[in-house]
Amino acid sequence: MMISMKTKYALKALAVLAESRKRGALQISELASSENIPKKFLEAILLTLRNQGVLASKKGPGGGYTLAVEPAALTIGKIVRAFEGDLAPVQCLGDASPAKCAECADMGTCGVRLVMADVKTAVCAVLDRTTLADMIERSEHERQKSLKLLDYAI
Amino acid sequence: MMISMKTKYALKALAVLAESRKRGALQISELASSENIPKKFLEAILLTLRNQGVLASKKGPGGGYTLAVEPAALTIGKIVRAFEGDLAPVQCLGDASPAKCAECADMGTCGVRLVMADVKTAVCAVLDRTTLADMIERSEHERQKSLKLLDYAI
DNA sequence: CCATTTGTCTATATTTTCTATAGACTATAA
DNA sequence: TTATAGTCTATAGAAAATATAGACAAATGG
Repeated sequence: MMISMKTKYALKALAVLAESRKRGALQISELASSENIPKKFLEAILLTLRNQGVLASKKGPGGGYTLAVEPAALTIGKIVRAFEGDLAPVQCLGDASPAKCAECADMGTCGVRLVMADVKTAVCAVLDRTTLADMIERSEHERQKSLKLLDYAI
Repeated sequence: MMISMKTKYALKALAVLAESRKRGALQISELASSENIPKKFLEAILLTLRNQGVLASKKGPGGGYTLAVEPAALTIGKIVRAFEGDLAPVQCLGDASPAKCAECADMGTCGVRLVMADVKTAVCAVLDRTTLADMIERSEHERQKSLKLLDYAI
């Protein structure tokens, strides 16, 4: 039930892009080194996000990537789905056809499917109500908290 | 974000064991053929469940597996964790040490971690409030519904 | 005790997925 | 026209999931 490195790297890169979007485009290599992501790997990740309409890119000197949507309008669900597919815990809850588990005799009455449908609903609820802006805000909030703690210590 | 075949097979086998527990032990081969599970693979799965205290086994003629706990006292969460580990979407939310993602600079303020903590909470909530008995009941409920539909059709 | 049945355990094969890299190609700016 | 930076296809390498083989141990009934 883990998310892949691709998803994790994507979220981290998008957070950086969101925070620096006033300052114009960021290049793959800048993002890669600032977040410790293998450059060639990140390349493929950013390309996926671009093809999903999440990022815009510009080639040549001074080029790079910029967010194509407002951080407050971009859900974490959209990003995660770009790499993990529909968030189905079992095949028979997916959008793809045939959306059926090969080994299952009767999808309609399968108990596993019924329970996992609840899991999928719960996961989607969290990811679809949380935006990139929310994620960044929460991260910033934690940073402030730890700074305050440091103040008190001194 | 899919569950493994092991988990799926385990849930199916446990449902059969729960429903036939008045009639005594079931053998691996019976379970394997009734649920279309490779016998040797199921063997390993049942062994895991036995070591978790979920199943009891008996060797020799007339032997086999029986549930060691009441279906209403056995949560789906316990079963899923036996095969998927703690349900952490990212390493840094796991119980294992070091519970830290190798590539992450600051776990305390990581936005990905904060969001995924919500996901983990949501998944655990569903799986820990649902028991094997619930799962079977819901499955039975669906069966009744489809029987009624058949009645109306005739 | 013997023979048969059934679970236990260790090792390994097979397949698939994830992670990462290589290198040729295209567009842009100065 | 040269250097820069993204695009695209292919593939290598590592890890995990799925599945199987075979020797072993315990129980049962005669």
